[in-house]
Amino acid sequence: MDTGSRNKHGGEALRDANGLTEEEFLGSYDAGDYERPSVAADMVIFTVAGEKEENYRKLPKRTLRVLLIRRGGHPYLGCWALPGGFVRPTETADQAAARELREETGVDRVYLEQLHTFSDVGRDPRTWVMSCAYMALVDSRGLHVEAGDDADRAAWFELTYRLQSDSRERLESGGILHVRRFELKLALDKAEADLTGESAGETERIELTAVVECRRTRTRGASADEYRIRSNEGLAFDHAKIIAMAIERLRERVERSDLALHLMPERFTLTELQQVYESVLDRELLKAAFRRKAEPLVEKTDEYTEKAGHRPSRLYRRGREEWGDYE
Amino acid sequence: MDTGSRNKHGGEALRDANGLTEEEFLGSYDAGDYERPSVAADMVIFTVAGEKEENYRKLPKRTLRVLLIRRGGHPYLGCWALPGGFVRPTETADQAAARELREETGVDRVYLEQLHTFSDVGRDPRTWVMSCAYMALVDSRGLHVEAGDDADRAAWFELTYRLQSDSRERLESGGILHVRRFELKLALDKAEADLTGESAGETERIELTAVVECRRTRTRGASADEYRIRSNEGLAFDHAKIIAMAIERLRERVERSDLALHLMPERFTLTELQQVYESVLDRELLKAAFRRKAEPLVEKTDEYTEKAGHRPSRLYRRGREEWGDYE
DNA sequence: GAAATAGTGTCTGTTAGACATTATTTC
DNA sequence: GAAATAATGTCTAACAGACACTATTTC
Repeated sequence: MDTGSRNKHGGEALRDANGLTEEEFLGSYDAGDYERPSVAADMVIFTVAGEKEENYRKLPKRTLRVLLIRRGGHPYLGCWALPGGFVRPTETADQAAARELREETGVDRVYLEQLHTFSDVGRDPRTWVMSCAYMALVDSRGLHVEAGDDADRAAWFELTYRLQSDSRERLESGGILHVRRFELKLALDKAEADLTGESAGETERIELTAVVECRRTRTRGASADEYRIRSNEGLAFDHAKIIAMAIERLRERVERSDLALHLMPERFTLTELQQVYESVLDRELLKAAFRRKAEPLVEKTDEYTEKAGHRPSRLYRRGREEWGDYE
Repeated sequence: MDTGSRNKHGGEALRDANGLTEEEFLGSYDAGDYERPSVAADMVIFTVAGEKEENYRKLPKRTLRVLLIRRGGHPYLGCWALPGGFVRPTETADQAAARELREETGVDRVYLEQLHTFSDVGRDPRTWVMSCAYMALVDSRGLHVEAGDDADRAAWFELTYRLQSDSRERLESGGILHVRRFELKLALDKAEADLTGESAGETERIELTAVVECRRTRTRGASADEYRIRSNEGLAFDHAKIIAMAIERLRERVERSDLALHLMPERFTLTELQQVYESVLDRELLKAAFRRKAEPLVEKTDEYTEKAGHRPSRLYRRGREEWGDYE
């Protein structure tokens, strides 16, 4: 928006080494023959959804999900990819991301955060394309998926992301190389295909698996993290890497702030909120401790769940006066 | 590097809606006529340096500094800008950043982290340019500055970044708008101009001031942060915003990890380390608590400072077996 | 009354903040 | 011995982990 007022050092127009004023310079400026990349805004859209109620009176399980789109064209034809599209000259990357999100899911009012820009050489076999990746959180009822032009099908995949191995190695140079390998699994049950619009007969369950390696080098002065895809089945481009970084960011945010509230509907119980935390962090939390921590982030209502087969639970809403005091 | 193996679903070549295999498709692919942005890698290079010893036996003060380059051409002729350059098609943005850093400071082994990609429309008056911004930490002796082609002078500016106002407002829609305004000050004492190579007679002290506003909107479902430059004297482009985000990131990292060690030389005392923390965080810390927290991050040596006018101080080094256990 | 979840109480060990005290060196 | 910094000790309040216990509804 506001790119700041430029400082002209008073009224006199400054002249550069060629004797040009800024106006003259800009008038004669030639955008040049440097090669330029395309920049796409790709979105990792998270939600947490409950499976259909199981036995009798138990609570439904909740799982973290990500929206993927099956590619209908080359390259990676038939693979699954993150929704996204190219940034246009008249918009910011943020705006492009918001636009894509609206087009893809119809959802508008969500949490949106820029993640990282991916620029590996050759990451798109067509041409030079960078991806400015975003993470979005939508609440469990924003599931109306509308496939766009580049895709013939969109679906919410259940996600698990789990540490597979962890090793440290002393380098000759004196530093330490810390390698962690994560398994990323994305699963789609066709039973729930009603979410996607069509529901024709296809494979019962689609499972995509990738292994992403995070290599952290720390030597005397230098320090760098590098992500590598070690194996990848069914995910397009470097999207396994993008999804991996997105989950890591999400987990960080959920642990340190009240961000998880963006995954909740209008009214929810503390147990539901705890389930969301657990599904994002992929570990169990102690009830008492969780409630102590969560209570200051939410606002009590006087409503309760009903007819649940057990004691009713108080409903809460996001909010609190102090909303915004996270971090 | 490794963009992942593509899944071809067995030996048969898949054909798209036009009947093309992937190979045929890529052969005929036309990079297209979409307009593309240039992408620059811009660097916020931090260091902490001590001023010359003052009175008699006191310790020198340490201040956080940033490397800026005075622009020798339009636009923003005469203003100060972050070092940076365009990303080339044969390299990643990370590599471009490392290359620029090497060219600009000669330093190679440093901490480098991608910050954010800035893409405001019109942020560069010449043409469509996005900036993929990086933060780098160099230790206090990596001060050999070598100005590049686009610049006639580089210098380390002392930096302060301080909250100026903080207000919350209830929106009609029910959400909350939280506006924090920060004052960014960058100061260069010409007395220390020996750092910059030349040392001709110019103004004694250069001071750049900008005010950056962080607007955090949180409504029912949506949530977004937006940075705006409210005023700006002497900084080129939207670099005030980039620097502001860099300091905020740096402070976060310093508080939550051992990142500050990258700002330290080979050997240092705990008091020096504390000064670095204090200059980055812009607040004083209690000695006892600081030492408790810092000790597990560093490694004792048997060396001590000498002839300091007071009790000698033990020297430490970065390291520890567990290096890498931050976060 | 059985099953299931809701919600609270309490013990313990760790940690951060605050402040006080002792120890060493140089000039 | 004065000035300055180095280094450690201790009290307290807050908090997270762990576990146990009570409460309430539906079938």
